[in-house]
Amino acid sequence: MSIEEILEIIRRGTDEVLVEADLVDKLKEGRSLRIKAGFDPTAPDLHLGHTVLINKMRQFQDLGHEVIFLIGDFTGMIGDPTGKNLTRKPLTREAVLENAKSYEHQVFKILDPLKTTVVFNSSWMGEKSAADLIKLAARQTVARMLERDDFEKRYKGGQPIAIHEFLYPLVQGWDSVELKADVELGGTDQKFNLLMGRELQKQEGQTPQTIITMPILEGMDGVQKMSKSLNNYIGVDDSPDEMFGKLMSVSDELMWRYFELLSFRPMGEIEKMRRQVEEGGNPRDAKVELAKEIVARFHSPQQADQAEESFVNRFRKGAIPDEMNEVAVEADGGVIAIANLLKQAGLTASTSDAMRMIRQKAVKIDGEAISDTRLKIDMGTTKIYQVGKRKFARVTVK
RNA sequence: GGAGGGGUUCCCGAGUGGCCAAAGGGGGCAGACUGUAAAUCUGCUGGCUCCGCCUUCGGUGGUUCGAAUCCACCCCCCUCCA
Repeated sequence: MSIEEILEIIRRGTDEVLVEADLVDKLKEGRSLRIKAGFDPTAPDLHLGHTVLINKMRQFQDLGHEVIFLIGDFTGMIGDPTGKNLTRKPLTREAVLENAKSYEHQVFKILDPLKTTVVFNSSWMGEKSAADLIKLAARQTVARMLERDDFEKRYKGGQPIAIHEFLYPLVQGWDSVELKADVELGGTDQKFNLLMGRELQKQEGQTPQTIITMPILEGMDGVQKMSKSLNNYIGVDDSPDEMFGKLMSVSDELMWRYFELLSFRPMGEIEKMRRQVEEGGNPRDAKVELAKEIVARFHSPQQADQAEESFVNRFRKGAIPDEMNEVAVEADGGVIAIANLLKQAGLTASTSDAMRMIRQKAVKIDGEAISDTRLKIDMGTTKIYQVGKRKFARVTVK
């Protein structure tokens, strides 16, 4: 493969590659490069947004390089400086190891375990004394720190910034020194931290790492970043049906972005599909291809096919799915109020919510819409309850 | 340490004694229309044993028939000064 071909793979989907010329030099050396990427030590619940970065790591592995999966258990005490969690409680050793295991379980659906080295930054940061930390802190000025986008924004916007938050970029940068990283990958929001690594490496006489930033993937709404708290995420542990359905519900525009960042298809193939759609093809068909590829990656090709089939049945034909949660609820005195049943079955957030749903004609029992908010369900019955388009449960009243 | 400003329901942001579960917007959810797309229209958006009741407006304690609104103390944030 020529350098240019390699670069094309590396560039795909990236936001920035700094400095590309340096990267070319490193590639020309012909050795296996050390590719660093850091992750929080908190319990991972990875979604497709995270996999944008992991996919890039995978591409490096495929190109023969060594991926260093850094778990930031030391930086975790600081908390990612977003202003939300000013200080995090340090996790216990056991919790960190457990989370690391959980990471491996999820991440190795994409990465090659044989080409991945897992490290913890507490293993070198934990050795440092207070004096060492002060020396590290002396390497940057407050003015420089305030250049960081979110610090600046908070500072100007009158939001609090705790002093220890300044340590986060410094420690992350120092990790690159310890690891002698050739390349560090991160989200665009990490740019400042990644650059800090370059500076510290330079100060230590190392060749500064090349930094590659990956865009933050938009969530299903297509606007805000994908995140669990915004509830616009597609989790890597989502069931095949759920994952398939969520992918089908993204907008046509967003679909192409997902193709670029989440699919492993060559860009040429994706461009071809895009042209077909522009010439009148149904975007839905392209979306199906995307959904199948992703479900196959995190589950299996068979499950992807099944998910497609049940999707078609459910939504194109309006059928009730074959598989759904089985729930049992307790009747009180022979009957149970419908609102209570829906809440207990997890179909609505509260009985008030259940009432609202019924009033809005969003509740169906065995396919029949109901309107009576005071409906009582008899003990000993088993029916299929549906709230909205996608929430189903088979509920038995005991 | 001093002076000033501010903490309201998921978010922003009105409200300065009863008409306040709290305007408006955003977001979200649901219905119609669809390709579970976009756009659009409509409704809902604290909880409950739901035509009624209960709990919310940084915290605690007061005043009052009645407080998110008044008073006292406390906590937290911001700005300026030192």
